[in-house]
Amino acid sequence: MPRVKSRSETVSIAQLAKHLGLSEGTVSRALNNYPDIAKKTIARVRKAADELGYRPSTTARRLARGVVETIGFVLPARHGHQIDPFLAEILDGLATELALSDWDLLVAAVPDGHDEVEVMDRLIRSGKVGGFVVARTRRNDPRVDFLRKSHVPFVVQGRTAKSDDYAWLDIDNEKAFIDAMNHLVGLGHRKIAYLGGDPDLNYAWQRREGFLSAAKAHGCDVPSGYVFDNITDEMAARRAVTELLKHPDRPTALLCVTDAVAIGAIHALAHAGIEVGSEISVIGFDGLPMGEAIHPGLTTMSQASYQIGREVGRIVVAQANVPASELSQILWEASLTIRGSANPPAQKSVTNAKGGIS
Amino acid sequence: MPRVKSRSETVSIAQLAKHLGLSEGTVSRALNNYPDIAKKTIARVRKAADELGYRPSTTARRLARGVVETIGFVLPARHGHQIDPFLAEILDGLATELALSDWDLLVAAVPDGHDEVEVMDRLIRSGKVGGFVVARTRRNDPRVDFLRKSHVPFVVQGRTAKSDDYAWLDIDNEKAFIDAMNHLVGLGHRKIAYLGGDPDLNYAWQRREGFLSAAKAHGCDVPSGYVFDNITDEMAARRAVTELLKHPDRPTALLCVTDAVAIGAIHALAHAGIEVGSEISVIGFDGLPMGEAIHPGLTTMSQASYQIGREVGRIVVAQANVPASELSQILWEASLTIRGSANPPAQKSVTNAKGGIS
DNA sequence: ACGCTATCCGAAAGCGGTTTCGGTTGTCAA
DNA sequence: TTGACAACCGAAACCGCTTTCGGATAGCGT
Repeated sequence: MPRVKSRSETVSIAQLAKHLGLSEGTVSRALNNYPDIAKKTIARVRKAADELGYRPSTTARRLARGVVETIGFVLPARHGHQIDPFLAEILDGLATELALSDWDLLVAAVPDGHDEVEVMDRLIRSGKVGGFVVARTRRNDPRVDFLRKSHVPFVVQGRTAKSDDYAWLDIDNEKAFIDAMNHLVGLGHRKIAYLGGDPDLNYAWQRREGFLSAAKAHGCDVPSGYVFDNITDEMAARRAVTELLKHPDRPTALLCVTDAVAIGAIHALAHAGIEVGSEISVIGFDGLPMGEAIHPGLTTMSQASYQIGREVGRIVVAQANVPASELSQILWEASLTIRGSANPPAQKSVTNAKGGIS
Repeated sequence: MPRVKSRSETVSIAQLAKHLGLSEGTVSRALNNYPDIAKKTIARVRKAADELGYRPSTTARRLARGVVETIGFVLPARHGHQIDPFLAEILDGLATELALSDWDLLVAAVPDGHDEVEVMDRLIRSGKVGGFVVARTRRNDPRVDFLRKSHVPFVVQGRTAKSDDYAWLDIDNEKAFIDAMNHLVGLGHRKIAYLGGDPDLNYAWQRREGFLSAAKAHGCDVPSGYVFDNITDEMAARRAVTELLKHPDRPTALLCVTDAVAIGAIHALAHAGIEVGSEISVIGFDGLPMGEAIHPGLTTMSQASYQIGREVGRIVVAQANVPASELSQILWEASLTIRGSANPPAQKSVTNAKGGIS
């Protein structure tokens, strides 16, 4: 265990103090704006400090103060093989916001054979982080349960089934899918199928709820074979579309749990020679830039991932600064972005031509 | 500045030592496998340590040892609005690899009005990181210049124009594009256009070099209007395609600097009613999962971003552990993934039917 | 029984800051 | 003048762990 320190390179408070002819304590208090230091001393210290390029060692400061201005973010174990673009944006926003408050962002992965809670526990016990942000919540999420018991501040992007006693920021997924349904029904659709995700993930659950309750409210029939779960990749989306096309009562619209699923569905439809946006309408959720690029453009419910990241960062820092503060529980709305993939259904005649008698 | 410490929660080495009836020093040495501690003492200490759930405070340990096992990664200032999926994968791999060596990953953003070097400088001076990974290198990159002067270990994903004196891992972009050209020429193409990126970014430069040198080697004509630069988003790709379609000598193939550009081009072509893969072939670079989903599938040069992240992580840690070690300079090859978007050009007759006299 | 190595462990000095607690000054009213 | 009270600053303890150094103990040969 060699000492690798390059202590020469960096200015310590001791050097600064000697340089100024002051004691270390005074210099420290000056830099931290203690009221009992003369204004001009403060100024003098400040000046010397940035002339010498002094930056207090965060390590030492942490040890002395006992606070760690770092929030942890554990990357979800990669079930698939690619990181979700939504997460990447959140991270970006989070890092940006934290930078403004001089907090750091520690990103951790979960090595094989370990689990997320274990990783989080180590991060806390070893004092590497002083707070957490968790995303991609399951309806019933061990990470949240763990953090509830631990005493570090944390904010959840999303919610769990029981979410009254911690801070979170979520998109109103249920309302978003009701809105999407309203839009489809407003366009004249009645036969709407749903391509859902893993219902353990709370957002997928909520979205399905939104779909189902809206269908009920509008009196839309949801025949068996109209609702799919666990559509998590392109291939699954294709299979689902294939089945739907064989359905005796073929839907005129598809509501999809994410843009990725919607895009998969669109490709599958195109592949089957179905014209998207006229023969069948498709709506997604996320607002990925990708949706703008494909043809037809994807009508979707957009959420501002980057902003979500920023807001979550703001909240977690606020909570760390005022530990006993009220818990923020914030619900944001997704907004409908209309592009070419959802339009009124084909005229009755066409519909009749298929199943029709009259 | 209140003390927010939850010092009660966490076991310190003092408590552990008292519990064992040993001195702190002995406990420390036992846990760090010093040879001068009796084997059974070590065992006893170990046992007690994880019974009590003791985790040494990284802060204190860092202060004492003078080393910071954290590597920094500065997110490129977001010129666009979305984070590059390639970066996200690298981060994932990096985090995974670092976790194996018990290193941490600190992700920092660049606040408005600051620049990347400034952020890196602060991270180093304040002792928050002990090494860096930089990605998305420009041909002539101030970050690399800065790190060269600073004395922290760092590894560059990519290279700069002058790259002999630091550690890097790069894809052989030039060779990749030569390979892609060989593939196209092998299929029978002679009229190949190039949709390039920002030539300040070294990979874009290298890829264009590869294209140009291969074109020359094969004796392919590259008429003016065949080479585009600064295609950085879908819109630009569309505009370029539009121009190419009006070109008096319309190309039979498009080589694109990235998959994103290729996908943009494909959509533009589809939109113009051109059948991709028969009328015009398209090749991309990256191997994004997206390329598999579109129709036709995108023929592309794949790079294993996640693996790149891991390897870069391995290198930077190795370098931090053995500061004077040889610099790793590693070149990986991209591999050709053949899908539907590149095929032999339309038969001569068709070609002739257009511009032909005979 | 004695001295002499090995073996093992305790004491103590850091690491670079922060923060409490007093002790000096200078000022001003009595 | 003198005393009291601010206003400022220095001394020193501490945060939790590491590491050097030397002392105590035990085992061994003689």
